[in-house]
Amino acid sequence: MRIMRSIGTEPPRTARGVATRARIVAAAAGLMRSSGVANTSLDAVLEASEASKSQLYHYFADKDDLVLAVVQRQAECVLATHNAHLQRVTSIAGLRRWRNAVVELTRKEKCAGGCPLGSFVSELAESDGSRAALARGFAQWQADIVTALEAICGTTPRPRATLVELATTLLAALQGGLLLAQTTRSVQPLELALDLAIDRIAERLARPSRRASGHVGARRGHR
Amino acid sequence: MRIMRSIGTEPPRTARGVATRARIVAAAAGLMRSSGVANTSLDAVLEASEASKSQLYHYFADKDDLVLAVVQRQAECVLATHNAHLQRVTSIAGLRRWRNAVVELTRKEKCAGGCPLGSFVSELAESDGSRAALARGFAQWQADIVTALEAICGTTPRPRATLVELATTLLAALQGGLLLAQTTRSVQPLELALDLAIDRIAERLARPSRRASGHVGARRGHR
DNA sequence: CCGATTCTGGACCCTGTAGTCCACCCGTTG
DNA sequence: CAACGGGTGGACTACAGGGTCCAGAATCGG
Repeated sequence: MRIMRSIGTEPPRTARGVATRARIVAAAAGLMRSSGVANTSLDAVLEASEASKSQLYHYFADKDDLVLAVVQRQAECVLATHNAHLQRVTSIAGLRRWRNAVVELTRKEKCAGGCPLGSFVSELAESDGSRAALARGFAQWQADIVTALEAICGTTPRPRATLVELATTLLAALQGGLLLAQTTRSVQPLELALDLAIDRIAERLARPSRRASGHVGARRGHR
Repeated sequence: MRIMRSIGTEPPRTARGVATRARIVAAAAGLMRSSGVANTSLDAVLEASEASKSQLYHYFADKDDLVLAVVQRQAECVLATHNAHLQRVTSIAGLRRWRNAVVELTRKEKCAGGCPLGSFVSELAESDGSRAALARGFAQWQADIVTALEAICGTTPRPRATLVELATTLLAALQGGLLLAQTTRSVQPLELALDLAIDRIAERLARPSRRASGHVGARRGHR
């Protein structure tokens, strides 16, 4: 169902229009993050953003369309926040400072909410449009981490593939750590997971580049 | 709202009753896992389980109560599945076989659905009852991993705290890996994350027990 | 075999929600 | 200062979904 979307989402043509659209997306983002997408009614969004139905449907084709905008906004927010730290990272110590900032932020939020992007995954991963948006967000995030790792390498660059892998594991550790932190209401899993990933990064970037740390085979071997 | 729950959930008193209750929970679990809790209507559950409204409300106080039962069931299923592998693990190589099995299973599911337990977290973590159930599930899972690690240690036991930490990181890696696998529709993040955690376990359990692998301080130091 | 009890079928109600529609406001432009 | 078009307010509709109820079937205990 819902075959022809495409048109219907006119972008605002006025400063005021831009403002309302932004207000709506911001309010929706907040509510959806804390209550889940399906549990957030459009009426609630409208009340929180002090807008009206017609305004919402003036800028968005339907709820799915709004959700897409929310995901994109969340991605931008997360990337902006983390980049503020990551861009200044030039050493392992800097990476650990970033770790501490993440942990501290999570603790401040009392481990509620989880990752602003990650918490959307389970609810949206089966609908193609928003899943792609989430994937783009994570890809960009990963790219930002790679940049930080390159800065850490400094004068002795490493194969890009290695850095990409390390960035992936760091991102996975962050997501898994946040997920467990959210359910156990403790930052400890997050701390452990991030430390593990960062320790590995430190090992790999310290000594001359080698693929694996040397153990039994059967890696990457399946089927 | 909804202050007095407690009573209202009579357990079945007949073989037939047990069967229907189980059918309902199983159907609900399947639907909720693939479509999300909020997106699963009771009508859909009833159709899938070939039961009727009155049956559902005969065994469950309300939807929340059903969700709780689903979470518990999922926890049992996951633990049973993984324990079938984990209980036979007595070496790092065994742990890697488990890893391969997990990856293969994920690939077979085309990376959809995510973790049977983890995918409920974002939607339920803010409602106290089900969050506790999820936390119990993860705690048990962690305990099972610790048991496997103890088996790996064999004759030279390690401090339990270390094993618990390692189990936590392994679980975090699994969850984060599955989450990224689900969004990117690729098992690679899962492989990398699990390998990282297992490599670390191999390191720690191979050589005489040391706390950290020796790098700059500022670990576990906050506030 | 009979009464009591558990279980089942499905019609019904009511609230909440996505989405529509139209009349009106207001800034801009000529 | 008109008139045009983007922007706004909110009433209204249609319907899906949670939850209730009761009559009747299956089953159990004696």
